[in-house]
Amino acid sequence: MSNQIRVRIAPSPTGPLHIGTARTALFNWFFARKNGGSFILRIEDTDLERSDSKFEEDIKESLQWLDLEWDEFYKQSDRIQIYKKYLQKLLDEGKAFWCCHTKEELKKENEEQIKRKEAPRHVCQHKYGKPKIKMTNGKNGIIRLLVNENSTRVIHFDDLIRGTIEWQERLIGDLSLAKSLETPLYNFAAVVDDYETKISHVIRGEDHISNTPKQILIQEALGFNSFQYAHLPLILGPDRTKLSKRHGAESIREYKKQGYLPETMNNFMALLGWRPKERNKLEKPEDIYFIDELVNLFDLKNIQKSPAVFDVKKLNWMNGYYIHQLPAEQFRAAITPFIIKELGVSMIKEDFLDKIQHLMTERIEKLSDVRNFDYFFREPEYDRGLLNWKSTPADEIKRSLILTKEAFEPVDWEIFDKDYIRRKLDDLAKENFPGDRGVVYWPLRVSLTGKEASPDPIDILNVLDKKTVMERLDNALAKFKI
RNA sequence: GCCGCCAUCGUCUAGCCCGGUCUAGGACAUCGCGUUCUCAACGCGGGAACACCGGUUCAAAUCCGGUUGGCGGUACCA
Repeated sequence: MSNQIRVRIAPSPTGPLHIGTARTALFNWFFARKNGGSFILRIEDTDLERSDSKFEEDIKESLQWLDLEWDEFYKQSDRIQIYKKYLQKLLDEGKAFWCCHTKEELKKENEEQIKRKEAPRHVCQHKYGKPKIKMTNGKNGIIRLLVNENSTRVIHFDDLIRGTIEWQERLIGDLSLAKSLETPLYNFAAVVDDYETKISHVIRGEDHISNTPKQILIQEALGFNSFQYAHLPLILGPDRTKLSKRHGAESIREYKKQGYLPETMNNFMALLGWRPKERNKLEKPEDIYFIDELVNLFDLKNIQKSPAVFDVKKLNWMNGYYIHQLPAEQFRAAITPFIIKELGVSMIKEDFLDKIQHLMTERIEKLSDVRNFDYFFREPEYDRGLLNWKSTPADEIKRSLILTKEAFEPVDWEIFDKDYIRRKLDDLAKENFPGDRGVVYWPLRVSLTGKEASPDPIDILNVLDKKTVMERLDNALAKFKI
């Protein structure tokens, strides 16, 4: 089964799952699912200092939240013996060697090269013979790959997105492989794992292009066949630099926390640097693609080469769309934690949620925006002045409120008829405040919501009970007493 | 500095491979109009881009070269 498609996502657990890593995961997942291959999760925790298992958990949870299930799981810290074996082999064959230059020496070499306008690289003298300094199992040095600094070879590889990429071998220098036999470094561990786990395609961020020639050299030294490469364009912030914390949210968990839906994230991330050849089904807005469509339409060939700026406005629009489309059951499940958190309300009746669902979803972009709908759950607080409608005098506003209240007195809320109520209110306005229904509707809306912006007051009357409505009108009236 | 990658509306992009069908299409955003008690939703409409300079050609957004610009890498991080 050597033709089997096998791809991987290899995050290091040094922080929560980054949006860029998630997008790389998504594309790998698309590629695997589309081609009947396997999607592998590999935790790259060779840097013990910076790695933390709590981030490993976050990565897994975030991936699961996005519904990107992996087929196999590996963790580099479990595989030290495997790397050690290959490291020893390279050492025995004389393809790798111990370098015991100090960091200061390396830094000095580097600075001098820059001064001479040369490419910075470490050309280690220790490869020409045993280092003079005695070492006890690498404590004083690191293992490097022997690379010909005078080579005229041009290393090239075919990138599935960018075509042929070329690199001068002599510019690479004796690259580092491991700090010791038990502590491999990134490039080495990645090559060994990709080979051992039979990865067919390495699909990763553009920031890895410069690692590729190094990894090719390591593969050759080890006698491995190379892989297919595809380097994805980076995601940039609004200032066109690599997306990071100072641009706001950068991890999947933060987007989840703010009330973005996983389907929004997947749809949006998919369109960052890629676009399906075919349009979606006509019933949906342009750019809305369901996950299955994305998988079917996915093709490495039409991935963009240039980086993409992350546009939160479009993300918000898309999330609003998905929230609006949520079936009642899913909406209840999604919104409830946000109501509890944002409004401190814990007793939420399901049928009540169903009634206000579309009232809210039409004006929500993120689930956390429910904080603007407190009036559905409790008495609103507002200033008297908000009841004013244009230049209508205060006593007219008061009269409008009284008339409205009187109009509601005989109404049986059990058989609430929106058309009937609207007619009643319209008539009331026509009789008492001809030419401007706002004198009736505005104060009523404010009494009910305490907000300048809200859904149609009739719709709100429809979901509140009569007692609550009357109380809120009384509260509004009370503001005129002083 | 060095190496590499890239370059269409403010943003994501279609078109580029196989030059004419492109007075460059769509989406988000923006502006205006309609609806309207407010907001939203919805409907209609407007403005908005081929980085620059050369070359090839009857013809270039599309092909070639250069310039400029952006981004990434340049670790005993991944």
